[in-house]
Amino acid sequence: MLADTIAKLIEQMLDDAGGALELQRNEMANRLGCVPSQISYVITSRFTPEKGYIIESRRGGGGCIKIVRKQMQSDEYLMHFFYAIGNAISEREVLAYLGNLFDNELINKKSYEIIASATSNSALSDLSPEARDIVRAKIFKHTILALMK
Amino acid sequence: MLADTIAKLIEQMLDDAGGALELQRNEMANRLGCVPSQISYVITSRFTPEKGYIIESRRGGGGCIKIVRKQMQSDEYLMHFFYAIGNAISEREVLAYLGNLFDNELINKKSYEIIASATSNSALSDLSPEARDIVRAKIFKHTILALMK
DNA sequence: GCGTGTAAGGACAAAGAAAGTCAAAGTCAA
DNA sequence: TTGACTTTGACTTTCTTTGTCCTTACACGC
Repeated sequence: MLADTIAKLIEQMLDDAGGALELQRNEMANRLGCVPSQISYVITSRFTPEKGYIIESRRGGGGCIKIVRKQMQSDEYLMHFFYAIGNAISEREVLAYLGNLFDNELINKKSYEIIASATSNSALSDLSPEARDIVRAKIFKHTILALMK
Repeated sequence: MLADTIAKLIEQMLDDAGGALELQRNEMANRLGCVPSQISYVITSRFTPEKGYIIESRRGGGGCIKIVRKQMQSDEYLMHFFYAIGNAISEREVLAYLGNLFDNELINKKSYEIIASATSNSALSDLSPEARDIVRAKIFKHTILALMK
């Protein structure tokens, strides 16, 4: 399958490059004889943060896509948290999780404060209480992934 | 890419000159073999006030462009940002602000990553684009306050 | 002083070069 | 046959490059 071929190729290139690489979408699509959005598809479906990849990109002339593979170790604990969070979470629950992370020295006080404020009811006060918990869950998950970078 | 080359050159010159420099647009364009407006483009797109630069210029004979890298006291600086943020802000603007904070060593890489993810479009993808910018502004403001704790 | 020419930089628009988004259609296995 | 995953292509957004015309400053001759 095309997607698999592309994914394998990227893995290979990551190996060769030692875990980080920049590629040009159009150029690669051209080389493989497929449409550019196929490359995007593979990246968004196979090289996700959950699977341990960080993706950055830039548009315009000379644009490119950067893929970085990150090591999983103490990150596994964070991953555990990540999966424990449902798709909605209250302010109180977030604080409980954060307290746990802090106690286990996985985050410092500053990170604690930042995440706590970003996910506070006060920060999300424009949203309805239900929407708030859903958005909060998503933000919290994203910050946990950021901790692993 | 041309723009990157020019930006790097200017950075370098700023370093050498200790944070402030005057350059001549035509002369520089000539030296680099590009059109003068390319220099303008780089300056307006990369050396913005948001990123912590002050730009002044003078036309006419012997005219020049002055670029100054500014630095401030931490809390004052953070407050400045806090007030600069309106009640809606794009992902790109947040990243520009954060880059500035990072460059001025007011936040570390980890804080940068956490705030960037908490305010990313990806984290706020459940909201409409308009709502996104409003909620993002609020979250960003809250995290900035958290930084001052 | 007062025009006028020349030497700057500014503003802006058009064209070009990437990547992103999204929806429709295809495939394939349970 | 339904649902998840793939493939494709049209359209959008972002960033870059180039060029043309506008504005400002100054110097020089009258």
